[in-house]
Amino acid sequence: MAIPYNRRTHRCGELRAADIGREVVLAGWVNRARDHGGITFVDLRDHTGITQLRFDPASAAGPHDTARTLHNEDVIAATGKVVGRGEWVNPKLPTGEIEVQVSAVDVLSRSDPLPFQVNDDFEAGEDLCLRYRFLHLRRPEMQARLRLRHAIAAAIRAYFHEHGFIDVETPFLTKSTPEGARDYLVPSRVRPGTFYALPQSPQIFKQLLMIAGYDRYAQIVRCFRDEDLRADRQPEFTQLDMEMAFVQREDVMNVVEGCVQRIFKEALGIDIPLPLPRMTEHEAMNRFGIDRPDTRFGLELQDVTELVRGTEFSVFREAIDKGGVVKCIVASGGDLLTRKVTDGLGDEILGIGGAGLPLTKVAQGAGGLEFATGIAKHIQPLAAQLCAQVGAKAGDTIFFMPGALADVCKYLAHLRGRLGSIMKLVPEDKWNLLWVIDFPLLVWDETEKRWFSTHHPFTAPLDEDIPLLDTDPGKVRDKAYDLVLNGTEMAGGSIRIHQQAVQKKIFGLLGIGEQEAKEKFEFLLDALRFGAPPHGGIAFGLDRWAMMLSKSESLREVIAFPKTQRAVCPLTNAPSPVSQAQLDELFLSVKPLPKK
RNA sequence: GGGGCCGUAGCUCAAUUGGUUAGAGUACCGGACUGUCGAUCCGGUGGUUGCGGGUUCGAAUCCCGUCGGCCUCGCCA
Repeated sequence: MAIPYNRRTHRCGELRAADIGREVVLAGWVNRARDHGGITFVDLRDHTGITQLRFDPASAAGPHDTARTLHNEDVIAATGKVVGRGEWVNPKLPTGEIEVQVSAVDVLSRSDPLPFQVNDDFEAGEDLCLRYRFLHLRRPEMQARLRLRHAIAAAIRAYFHEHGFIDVETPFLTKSTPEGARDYLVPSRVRPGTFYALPQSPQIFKQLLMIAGYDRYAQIVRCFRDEDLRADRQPEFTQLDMEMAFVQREDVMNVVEGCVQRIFKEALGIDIPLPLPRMTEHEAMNRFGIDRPDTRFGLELQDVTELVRGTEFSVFREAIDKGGVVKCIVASGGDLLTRKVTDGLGDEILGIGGAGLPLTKVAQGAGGLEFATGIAKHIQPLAAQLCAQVGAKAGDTIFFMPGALADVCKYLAHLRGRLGSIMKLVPEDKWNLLWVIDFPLLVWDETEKRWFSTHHPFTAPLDEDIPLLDTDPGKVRDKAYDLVLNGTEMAGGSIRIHQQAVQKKIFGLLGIGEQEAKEKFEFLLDALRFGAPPHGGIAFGLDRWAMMLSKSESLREVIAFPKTQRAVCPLTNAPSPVSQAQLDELFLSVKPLPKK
């Protein structure tokens, strides 16, 4: 008599003491079997948990014989009665008060010996985990991550549906865009020699939808970028892409905040108070040296340029003479900031392009606070005044950074992050969300001697700054907004330009001539000519949300079938060569690899 | 493209820093055991130390190259 595995009465994590006496049907994977010669126990696992099955030779000889043959990851169905465990309760399991006294068992599928164990904590090599991803995904941690990811996606879909947004699908086979990341290309068979590009984002399509009168659009959509991978970067990734018409910046931010609140509530059960804090890009750079500050801890940057302006110390002197600044971070690191540690930090600064990390320690001298080590001898006369200004006490370490403002910010932002973790100042249970707004619309590139968009060329300037486009373009702020969570950029968007005149002016500043603009963005420019409503939107990195909310180290942990650093899928072995026939059909030939 | 770390049994790791026959846990195979829950106990199979070259009396260990994985800089509007 076959066990009706399609009529499971419970999942493996569900049974409790209240169920004692019930006849149940369970099915799942053998997590572990313990054969005592007589009585045999089998831990049966599914995604909800584990239930102990009890096979007693006295009451059910046949099932007991079967149980003795079971191995890890065999798939079985069993039926029996839920019984109490008496004195043998296992407090480690939610189902530990009961077990199932098995009366019949079917082996639905046997497992070969495993390349790695599903039921233990040893993390197999990552390539092996990806090669046998279906096994790795059986593990409870992976189950939890993918289910959390689903909860986030489900919250997003429900929220936008309830707020009147519609999901419109945009093409994957689309046009290569000249700027931005490298495109993934797909050859056309019917127009040999031409190529589609997979979209880096549906940016232009969603703007066209606004112009087409679909005033609230939201889509969870795959995007593709052929660039080198990182722990937080995959060649294909998923965005929540959203756009609204007839809105100002506040409207978009309000809708997004509501969505964020919903995500935290439904995925983690956490209440996020609204509205979220806002900070201008200027303030963020000033205080944290970065436009996506982690506000969970202090160690803010302090400007001491004026105070050290008169110093003879050549390292500071030269920076200031070149129009740069001197900023510092005061760290009450105590014994954590040993010579070895600070030397290491200095090496890191060198590694990211800095010239070094001048520092000193504050000590209590006879006549007040004085500088002890490092660059002490160069700036000793400033000790009292400097310590007073930056709030340094005896025992503190002051890290200085002289140079051009942008460089100083870069190095001190890096340092701040490292100090935060070395000094264990980062509270792991906090979720610090904030908006960063008022970015510069344009940044000057000294190497290419031209302006670049901070975000993209369709980002609208602040209305009050539009006159500055003619006089001082670098001062123009934009209507962009980035959502930052614990120092990570989680979403970014803007109000878009909906007026031809402004768009033309921006293209002019970017050095994009009329001819070039027409070639690259003709369809968007066309659309702007035929009645474009004011509009704006945002894109969330869904993978990154899942990674952050599950506190994962890597994007690969929240993607079911991710790729390795060389963009290979070890499971399917993609990418792989194709047949000559396939190439012929596309009129493609493959060049031989260059010899070394 | 640059820099760094890593690669030893199916898996996770060790090997006294160049020295005898490369070990342990786990998995797997055989045996014992009626209350385990990382079961226990006894026995066993399992190794091209990623691959190729070099140095050496002797290489898992040192050197060069190469392949793969991870981290990172560049790159990612």
